[in-house]
Amino acid sequence: MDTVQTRKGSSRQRNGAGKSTREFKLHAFLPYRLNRLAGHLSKALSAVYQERFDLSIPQWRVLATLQAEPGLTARDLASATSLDKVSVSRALAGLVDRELVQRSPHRHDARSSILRLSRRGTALFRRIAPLALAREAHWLAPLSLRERDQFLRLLAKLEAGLEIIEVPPTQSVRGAQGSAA
Amino acid sequence: MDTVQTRKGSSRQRNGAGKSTREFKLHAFLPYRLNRLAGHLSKALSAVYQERFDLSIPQWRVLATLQAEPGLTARDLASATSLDKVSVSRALAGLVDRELVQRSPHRHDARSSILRLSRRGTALFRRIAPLALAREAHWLAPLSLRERDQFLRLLAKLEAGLEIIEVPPTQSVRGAQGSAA
DNA sequence: GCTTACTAGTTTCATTTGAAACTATCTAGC
DNA sequence: GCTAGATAGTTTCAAATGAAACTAGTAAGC
Repeated sequence: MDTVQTRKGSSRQRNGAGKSTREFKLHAFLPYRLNRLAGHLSKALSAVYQERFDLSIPQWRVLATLQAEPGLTARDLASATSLDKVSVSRALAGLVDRELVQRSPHRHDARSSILRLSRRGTALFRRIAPLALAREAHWLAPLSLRERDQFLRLLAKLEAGLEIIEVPPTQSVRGAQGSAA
Repeated sequence: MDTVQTRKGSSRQRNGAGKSTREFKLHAFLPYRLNRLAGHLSKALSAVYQERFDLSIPQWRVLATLQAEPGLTARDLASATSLDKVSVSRALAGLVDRELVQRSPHRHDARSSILRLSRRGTALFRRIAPLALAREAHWLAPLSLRERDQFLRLLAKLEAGLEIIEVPPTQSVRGAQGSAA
């Protein structure tokens, strides 16, 4: 665990018991870098969603998920979108209000609803998706095709390590991960 | 493997001018993935900072930055930490209050202060940094050393493309980027 | 030296967020 | 079928956030 140390510089400080804090640089610290990068991307994207389509990011995630997998419940959506159930509830409230999403009763459970995009919701999604993909392509542009593959592969490895696991939750996947709570 | 589909209909949609929206999958969408990954990391880290040291993430960033570059002003800190000036102001308020950071008057500008870690601040930082680095190492563990280098290199390329640019702002770098405002 | 425009940092306010409480329903044990 | 505990989804509340207003000081033109 401590073996890793990408230490390059020779200057280091002693630290308690012989464990040397390599010169700590925030700008080289992975969580910081990822956070900043992710922040930039979502800020840019959410500007598009918001200004042009009046959707929040949670709403966008719900829309995209329902588009790919119609008939989910709110609970399914929470796990599929990595949002907590409160955010899903709120996102849905807005979407249903604008008639982009339809609720229909769940056959076996009166607490839940089955959710689908309405025709309008689908149409809206079809307008947004190409823009989102274009942005993504734009951000990936600095990388060659090979590099892109590499990057995405490595990203997947990191995700796997965190047990985020790329599981497009296929309906039945139940108590897999304790959601955001 | 095959596209997970509850309902099998037309498997592909045309879209406007022959550009076919590839089946959009949120879980394959870069901004989503990065966001989720970054979210996990900062959540885990901030738990450590918060519970064990009573520091927010902005405070941690400020601490780390001042440790590496004593004598910055609040403005410098904002650009070095990718925080907006409000966050920096608040973070500093807390740190100064707890006497982890010292303010001293700026020689040429009475509006600013020169900021440094106090002895206590430095001591605190030295306790946290190894934990933060250990966590980072832990997260990177799924990658081989080579893969790590690759990943970080590719990350840097993406950052460069966004004009985030890895500039550990060396004191003098002034109007480089217009801060968050 | 005054007036005008600008910048550093703080405060205010409205929005976003998520944890905890709550309501309604479901399931299991009896 | 009735109770006890779990779960789906909503509401409530308090904390975090950031934009805009504000305060205090600087810089430049005259």
